[in-house]
Amino acid sequence: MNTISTRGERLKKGSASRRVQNKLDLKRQILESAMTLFETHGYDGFSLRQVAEAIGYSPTTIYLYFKDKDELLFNIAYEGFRDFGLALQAAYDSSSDHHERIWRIGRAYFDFGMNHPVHYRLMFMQRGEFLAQTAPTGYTDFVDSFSILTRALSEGMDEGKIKTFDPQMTGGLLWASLHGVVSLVLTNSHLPPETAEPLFAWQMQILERELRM
Amino acid sequence: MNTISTRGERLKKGSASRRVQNKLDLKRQILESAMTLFETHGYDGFSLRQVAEAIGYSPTTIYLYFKDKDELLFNIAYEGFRDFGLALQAAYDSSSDHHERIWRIGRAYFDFGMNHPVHYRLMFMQRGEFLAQTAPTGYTDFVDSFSILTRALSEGMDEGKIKTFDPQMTGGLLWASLHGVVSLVLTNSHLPPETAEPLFAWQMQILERELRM
DNA sequence: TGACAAAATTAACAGTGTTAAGTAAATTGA
DNA sequence: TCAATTTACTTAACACTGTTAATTTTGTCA
Repeated sequence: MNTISTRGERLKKGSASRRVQNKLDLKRQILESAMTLFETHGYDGFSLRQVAEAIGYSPTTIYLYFKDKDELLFNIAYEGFRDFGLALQAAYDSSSDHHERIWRIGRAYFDFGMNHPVHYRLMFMQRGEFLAQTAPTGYTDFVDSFSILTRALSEGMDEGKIKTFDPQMTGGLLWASLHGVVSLVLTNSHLPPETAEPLFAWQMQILERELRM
Repeated sequence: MNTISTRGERLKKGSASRRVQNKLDLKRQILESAMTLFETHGYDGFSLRQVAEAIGYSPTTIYLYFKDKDELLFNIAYEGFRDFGLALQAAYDSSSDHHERIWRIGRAYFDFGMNHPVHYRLMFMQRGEFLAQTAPTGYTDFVDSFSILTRALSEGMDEGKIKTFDPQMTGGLLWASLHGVVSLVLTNSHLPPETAEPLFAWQMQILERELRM
């Protein structure tokens, strides 16, 4: 009976995990479909019923996987925060020179905004409060993008390569400067898109001068 | 009959203008009510039916005065653009020293954002494209706020008080820097509100250093 | 007063997020 | 293998939303 019970348990566990897997698959499918719909229709034109239509389920099915529309939106945003954090981390890792490092983080920030305007708008302009929200279930390895910035700064300060200021404050200054350029370009008023790059370069140059000892 | 026809015409004209006046009054009343509702409920929670309820008219009445919800929203935003433009113009007029002038424009920008966060969000974060739209009927004396900035800059450059750059570009830099600080503070993530003022001051100081000859 | 024009309303449509009740399918234990 | 039960999903409904067309009320003129 040892073998029987073992086989039974194995079956039990197997089907149970298959169940969970299916659930995760559909949850992922919803999220995936929601993201593409969100990217094409934008914040205002995004609806749950469209998502349901796209995946071939009834609208209420979504509620079995997400508490409400806002939680789904948050998960969409979170995918962005994840990629954003990874991009900034990669920039951090790509150099050991402190100034070059900060330059590359700035570049990664700018590029993310230019390449993912719809996501950027959601994350930092329309629903900026999402950034302060705790990670949804299933995401463990989130890198806080702001921390990458402040770490790069305080390390540079500790090693005497960067002028000493309050790292939080300095991080805020950098963040604000980059966000200003990106969001102004995305908002698209008065600023032709070809001025984005030189404006970014200028801003970075000014910041570098401010921070260099 | 001269007098009679004259009196008749006068009556006619009088009642006609009274009619127009009433129309304008109601339009203004709708806009006024819409603004307070918008300020309290925010962009997402703002609805035409609420406005109708507040002014004691049926929802469809609004459509006699505004083409659709978006036009009403634009008018709400436009009231903001007007006040914003006036504040910047006043800042411009308040000093003849070029650097002081730019400093005060920056201060006016910052203060507007801090004092009218809901309006600021609508104007520059949620519906930034409104800025490029032409003025609604009834508004003639609109001052383009961006022009005030570029004028202050190019005048300073012409008189040799400000380092010579492309005024449009320099205006963009200033605008972006200010917008970055204000919108980051409004978005409220990672940045405690009491850091707004020092962050603004730092940003302005950096810009001043960049522009001073 | 009666004809006409303007102003406002009612009714309706298509769409939204969301909840509660009901159905079908998969899984379990005997 | 078969009934019991949990899980997955759907249908129906509610309370909203913006918006249009048809209709009624109101005001103004001869």
